[in-house]
Amino acid sequence: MSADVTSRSRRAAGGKAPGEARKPRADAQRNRDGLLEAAKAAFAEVGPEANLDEIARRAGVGIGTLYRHFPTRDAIVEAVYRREVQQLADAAPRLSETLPPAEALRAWMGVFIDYIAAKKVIAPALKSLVGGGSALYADSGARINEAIALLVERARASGDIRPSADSADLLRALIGFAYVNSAPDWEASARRLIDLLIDGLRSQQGEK
Amino acid sequence: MSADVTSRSRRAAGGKAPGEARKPRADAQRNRDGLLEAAKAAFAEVGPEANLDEIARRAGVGIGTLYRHFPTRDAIVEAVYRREVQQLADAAPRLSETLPPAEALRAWMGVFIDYIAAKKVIAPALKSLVGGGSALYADSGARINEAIALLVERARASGDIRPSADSADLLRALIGFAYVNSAPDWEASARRLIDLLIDGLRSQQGEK
DNA sequence: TCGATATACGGAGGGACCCTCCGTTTGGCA
DNA sequence: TGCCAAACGGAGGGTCCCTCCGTATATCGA
Repeated sequence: MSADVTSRSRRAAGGKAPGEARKPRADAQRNRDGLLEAAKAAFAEVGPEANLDEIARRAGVGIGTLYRHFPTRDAIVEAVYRREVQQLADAAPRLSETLPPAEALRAWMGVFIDYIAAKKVIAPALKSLVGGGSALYADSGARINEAIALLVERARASGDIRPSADSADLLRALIGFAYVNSAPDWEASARRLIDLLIDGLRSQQGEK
Repeated sequence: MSADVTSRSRRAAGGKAPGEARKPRADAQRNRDGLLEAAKAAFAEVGPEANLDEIARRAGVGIGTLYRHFPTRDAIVEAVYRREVQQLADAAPRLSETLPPAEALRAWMGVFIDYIAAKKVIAPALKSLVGGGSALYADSGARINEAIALLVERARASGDIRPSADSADLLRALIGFAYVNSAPDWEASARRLIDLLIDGLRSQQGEK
C-alpha cells in the first residue's frame, strides 16, 4: 500500500492530533515522485528485479531515501503499477456497456494481455495478487478482482456462460498466460487460449 | 544438458581418442550423485532458488565442485528434474491407450498438475521449456512437447476436439496454471481450468 | 607395486545486490 | 530568525553468486 501519508490535515509540524496523518514535507514529496519515475523506467527496462541502488541513483537520491519511502521491493513495484492496474479495472465497466456480456469478458481479457505485453514486466508482481502473498497488493488485487467479477457476473446472469463460471479461476488463468511470455508468439497464444476458455464457458458440457 | 561425460570408452587416462569422451573418475561420479541428491532435497524445500553454497555443503563437497559439475543454476535444476520430466512424458502414451482421446488429454493435464503440486518447485524452471530460454532445457522440453502433441493429435484425429487445437498453446496454459500456485486452492482451480479448456476444445464454436 | 599425470577437489576472495542504521541537513512553523 | 521534527545520504555488514588456482588423488602403463 505504498505507505502513503498524504492527508488533508492542517496541523502544524509540532502539533499532535491522534489518528490524523500529517502533510509530507515538500522535499519528501518531490523525492517520492522522482523515485517512482525512475522505478517505472527501470522496471520497463529490466523487469521488477531491477537494481534498487540504481533506481535511487537515477532519481538522484540516496538508497536510504528509497527505503524510507518504500520499505520493500514489493512496495515500490506496487506503487508503480497501482495507477495502471486502476486503468485496467476501469476498462471493465466500459466494455460491459458496449458489448454483449461474454464478448465483454473476452475483450477485457484481451486488454489484460495487451497491458502485460506493453509493460512487459509485472507477471511476477501479479502473482501476489492471487497468491495472497503480500498485503501490499490487497488493494490493487481487490480492484482487479472486482473488475473481472463484474464481467463474469453479467455474462452468467445473461446466460451467455455457464453458471459455474468462477472469476477467480479466470484471473488466475490470465496471470498464468501472461507469465509464460518469453516465447515470441506468446501474445497470440494467450489470445487463442482466452478464446478457448470463453468457448468452454459457453458450452454447457460441464453442467448438469 | 548437465555436462554429462559418461561414456563407454576404455581408453587409458593418458590416452587420446578424438571425439571420444572418457569415463569419469569414481570420485567425480560419487560427488555428482551426492550433489543431485542434495539439490533435489533443497529444491523441494525452498524451490529452485535454493542456496547453492548450502547444496554443496549438504553434499559434503566444495562449492567449486558444484560449479564444475553444473556450471549454471539451470544446469542443476534441469539435471534434477530430467528423470521426473521423463516420467511425465511417459504417462502420455499410457493414458492414450486406456482412455478416449479427449479424456486422455484431460487426464494427462491433470497428471501434470499433480506433478507440480507434489514437487512444488519447478514452475519457473518449466518456463524455459517454452521460452526457448536456455538450451539446457531443449531435451526435456522436446519430450514434454512430444507427449502432449501425441495426445492432441489423437484427439484431433478422432474428431473429439476441434482441428485447430494447438498442443503448444495447451502446454503454455498448463505451465501458466502451475505458476500461480501460491493460493491454497490453486490445484482445484487449475483442474477446473483444464476442464474448461477441454470443453472449449470440444465445442465447435471457434471453427467455421 | 610404483610413479606420472590428467582429472577432480576445495575454498578463499572479489563482485553484485540487499537493507539497516545513524549522523547530518533542511523545510516549515511560530 | 530560531527551532526541531522530518527527511536525507551513504557507509557498512550481510548474503549469495561465481571464478580461479593451488592441492590432492584416481587411474593407467610399466
